[in-house]
Amino acid sequence: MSSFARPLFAARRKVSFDANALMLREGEVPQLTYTVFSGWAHRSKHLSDGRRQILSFLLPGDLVLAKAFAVAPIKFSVRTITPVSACAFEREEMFRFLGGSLDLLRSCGNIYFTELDQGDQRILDLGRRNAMGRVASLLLEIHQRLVRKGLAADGPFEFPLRQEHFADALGLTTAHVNRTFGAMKSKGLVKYGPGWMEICDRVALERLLG
Amino acid sequence: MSSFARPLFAARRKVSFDANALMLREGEVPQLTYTVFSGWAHRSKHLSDGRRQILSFLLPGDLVLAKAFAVAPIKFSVRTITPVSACAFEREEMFRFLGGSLDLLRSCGNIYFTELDQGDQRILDLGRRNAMGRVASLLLEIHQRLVRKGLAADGPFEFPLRQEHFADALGLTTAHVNRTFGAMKSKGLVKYGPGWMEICDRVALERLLG
DNA sequence: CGCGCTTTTGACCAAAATCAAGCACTGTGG
DNA sequence: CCACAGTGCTTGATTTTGGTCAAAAGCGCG
Repeated sequence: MSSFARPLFAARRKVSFDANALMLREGEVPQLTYTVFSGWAHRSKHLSDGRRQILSFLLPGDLVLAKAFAVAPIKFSVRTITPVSACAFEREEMFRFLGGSLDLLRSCGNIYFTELDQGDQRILDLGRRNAMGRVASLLLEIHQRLVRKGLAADGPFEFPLRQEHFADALGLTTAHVNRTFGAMKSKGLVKYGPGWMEICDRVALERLLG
Repeated sequence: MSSFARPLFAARRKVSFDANALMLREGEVPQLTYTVFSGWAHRSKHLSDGRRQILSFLLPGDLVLAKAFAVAPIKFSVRTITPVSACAFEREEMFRFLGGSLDLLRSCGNIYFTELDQGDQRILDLGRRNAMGRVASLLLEIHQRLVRKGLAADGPFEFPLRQEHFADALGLTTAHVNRTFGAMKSKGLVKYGPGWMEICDRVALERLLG
């Protein structure tokens, strides 16, 4: 992924967003797409009654691009969680790059598969796991992604997601997410506080996933 | 999509599968991928206790390819529902084709977005809709896809999915899917029988989606 | 200190799961 | 032709999980 993104970063525009800012709006055709340099964001859909479903989280270094690299209007929004600094790309230019290199194409294919797998995982979680399994699954996924980026290891790590984000991503209410986290904390599976999280018993968490 | 697939069909191998046959197995690296000519199939994940989650349905004319065009082991299975005849592609050859044409690349990008949207829709359904909303959403999605392929119009259409498929795709039990379909039938929203389905009140179904 | 945001807790309720049985259709063999 | 086995559909009684609504407690910050 980085071999794919790095050469393109150089000459592109850098953009900053506040926390809780809208990066891409549902129904628009994005002319620019972004790569997140630093900060967290999420991709979500909305129901007419105001409820929302978070589809995926974007961590520092992730490509918004692949999600929003569309010719047609996109069917989701992207909103920052923390302040975000990002790198803007122009779509058509991107296409030319891709066509020009088989390696680049292959990297792009890999990104595509990672995203597909993440979506599939969430569908499995939502369809066939109870609250604790869902929370464990999402927590482990995010932790693993952070580890791969060097943003977490064993021990506590920076974690700006609120329980409300878990609720909106996992199809639960904040009340129930709270009860679930409470149970996990009291069993010694995790520790957390405002802005941080620690996975204390990875094995037990994985056992929750069957 | 057809402009993308048609030129490749010509010289490729045609393969047949029985109903309920495994086309691709979770954990394998597919050397060949397929396009469904005729018949229905689904893509699914499994839990260790034997429960399954259907991730998506493949209708006649759909590309399994895009889902399974992977270098790494795939994390899902593909299984036929009805007998399927399909067209086999070799992966590396496919890559060369893609790199050779910007239009092809663009088509491939479109397929990617369609799939992403379908997955997102399912996540929204599972996370934020009740049983009736989920059933309505899946039913409308499949009907619309069939219409686009010329396999359905207004009135009854061929529909080989069993209620068990709905249950496994929507995170419900067959008992509850049955109650839900029963309620929809008695309200005059749909009619159905073995092997067919009819959408009687599309507007009311859409209203269920908020 | 007091305000806003998040987390925590509690009492009560509803949707869907579970478990279990019975029904209807289809194909098959006697 | 009919018994019957298999498959999928339908239904009921009961339990579970998570939702709803509401209030309180904790914390960072101007």
